[in-house]
Amino acid sequence: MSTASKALNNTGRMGDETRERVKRVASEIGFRPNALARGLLSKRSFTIGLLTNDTYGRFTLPVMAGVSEALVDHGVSVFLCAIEDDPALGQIHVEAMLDKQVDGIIATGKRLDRRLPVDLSNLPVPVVYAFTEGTPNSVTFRSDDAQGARLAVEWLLKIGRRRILHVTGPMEFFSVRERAEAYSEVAGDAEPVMYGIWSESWGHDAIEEIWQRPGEKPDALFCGNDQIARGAVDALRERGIKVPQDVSVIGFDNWEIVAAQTRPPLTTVDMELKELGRQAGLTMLALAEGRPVEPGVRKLPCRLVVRQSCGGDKPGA
Amino acid sequence: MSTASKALNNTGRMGDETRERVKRVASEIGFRPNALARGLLSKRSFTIGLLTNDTYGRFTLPVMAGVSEALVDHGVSVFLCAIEDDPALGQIHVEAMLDKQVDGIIATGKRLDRRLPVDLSNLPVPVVYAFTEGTPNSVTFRSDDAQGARLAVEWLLKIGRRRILHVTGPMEFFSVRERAEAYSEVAGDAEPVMYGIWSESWGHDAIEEIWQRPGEKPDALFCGNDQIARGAVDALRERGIKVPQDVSVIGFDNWEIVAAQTRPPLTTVDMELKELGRQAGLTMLALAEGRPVEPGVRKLPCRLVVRQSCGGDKPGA
DNA sequence: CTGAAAGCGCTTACAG
DNA sequence: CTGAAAGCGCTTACAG
Repeated sequence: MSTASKALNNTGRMGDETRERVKRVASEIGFRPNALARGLLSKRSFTIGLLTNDTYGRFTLPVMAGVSEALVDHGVSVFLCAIEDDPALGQIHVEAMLDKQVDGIIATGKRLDRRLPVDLSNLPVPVVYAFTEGTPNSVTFRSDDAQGARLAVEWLLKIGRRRILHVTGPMEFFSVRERAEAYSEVAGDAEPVMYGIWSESWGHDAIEEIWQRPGEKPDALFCGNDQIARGAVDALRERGIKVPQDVSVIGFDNWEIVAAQTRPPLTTVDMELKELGRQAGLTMLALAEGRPVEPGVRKLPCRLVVRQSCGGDKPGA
Repeated sequence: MSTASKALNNTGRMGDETRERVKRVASEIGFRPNALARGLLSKRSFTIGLLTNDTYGRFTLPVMAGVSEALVDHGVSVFLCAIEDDPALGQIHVEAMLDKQVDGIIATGKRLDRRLPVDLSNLPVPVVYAFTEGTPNSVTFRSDDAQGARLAVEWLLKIGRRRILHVTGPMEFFSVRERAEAYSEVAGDAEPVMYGIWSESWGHDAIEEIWQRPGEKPDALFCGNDQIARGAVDALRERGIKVPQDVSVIGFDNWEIVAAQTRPPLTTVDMELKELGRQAGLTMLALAEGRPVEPGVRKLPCRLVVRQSCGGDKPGA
């Protein structure tokens, strides 16, 4: 019994030949150790929980894919718990995960500046936050929205655009403010930022508004997300204004279903959520193994995805 | 020790007062039984696996939500494993789940007529299929696409449309053929079904084709999915044809991001994937508890979601 | 170098 | 009605 255990785990001392023989027989009979029993001893279940309030999955799926990809090689499986914005449901899921002795919990959401509706600050297991606001001394991963916005505006400047407008979502969103600031810095704040909602219709309305008011028209639009960008592109086309010849439009999110189906397909900023998930997963692993991890907020760079809505060339910088 | 166990599990015989006292103290010290230890004895881990090859999450997320909702009350947590179309990755995930002693596996995908790239037929745990093709004697849940198509066409007839065209996806899809057949039965097959691809651009092209060719124009379009419907609506608007006044358009899938953002918002058929997930979860539970479950394919009815792209009234039938 | 013993945190017969 | 004993499937000191 114990010899078998040591042979299979490559621990203890024994004859090479004995070890090999054990391994061979084990694989012949298809022996697979019971992870529950192992977990009982080792205090590690090789299981983590992913908690999210993003029902729609827009942000959670890429994060989940990254987490899973990072951990599958280490034999770690992940419980996905969608808790909506229901504190009671959140509590139930957290307790269920704790009962199952998860090695840690990754919290993720749909907004950088909102907490999940459940308190994760005094759990007996490590917690990592990804794309949701963490507690003061936690480890948090988020996208660098300012850098993403800079990427977009710099690209527009680089391809020769000079009158760049920023049409975006509600000012209450932290990421909206951050992107708007970066926009103003890079573009110069000739025109005030246009705040609205996260929908195609706002993109439409914004174009309406811009073309109705007097004054010079923009030659480029930096939109706060792909839906707004799509609405704007459609509205421009309906006015007979050519995208990208007359006006360049750039989005944010790289939400394939929106960005790729727009005519022309949107150049946009990708927040690299999968990479964010990968790093969160790796960090969780470190924590679970007791390795030290610096607390704090880590901003991950965004990436420009060039399609056809801006004109210009391949991405340069 | 054993008294405590029996008290908390409401098993064995003991004084009510003793039982209460144990429970009270347990909750005072915040005692929570270790699920790993319990699982070791009971042979149940209160854990199941959800296997999917639908990376995008279009179909998996609602199914997952339903599964989770059905099982959370029973203390069951779910491992989500996205395996793309990679057989090796699928194998790894299945083995990881088996090692962790899952009580069962639910397989889900993105097509009714495709298998996951991993063999689930000889597992030591029960398997339920949802929205993916199962093995011959398995339990499989799927949407009733014929009924969904009937719902759509009958609705168009009910609001007075007579020349209904069907623009849909690739004929290789089983669900495409099933919907097309139902369409032909209900609408009469005056016009041949137009097969294409699952994209907005095909919706565009179809309108182009229809309006270019001679002959009477349709007064209604039944589209194979919401993307095609959206493309068609956009193309009609660009031709100055009014939706729904001149032409009614109906989609399939009720993919919010597409259906709700179309102008006007799409009337469409919802496959009730969340309910499908719920039933798959409940069935899994029955199997895990050893209750008998009839093998076979269960078709779940679709539901018509009325928005504004058809005109007409509230849903009747 | 190998194997008997103890123990992880519970539950379930079985004596008392 | 209560508690000591055995055991779920492993791993880890510790004798031999």
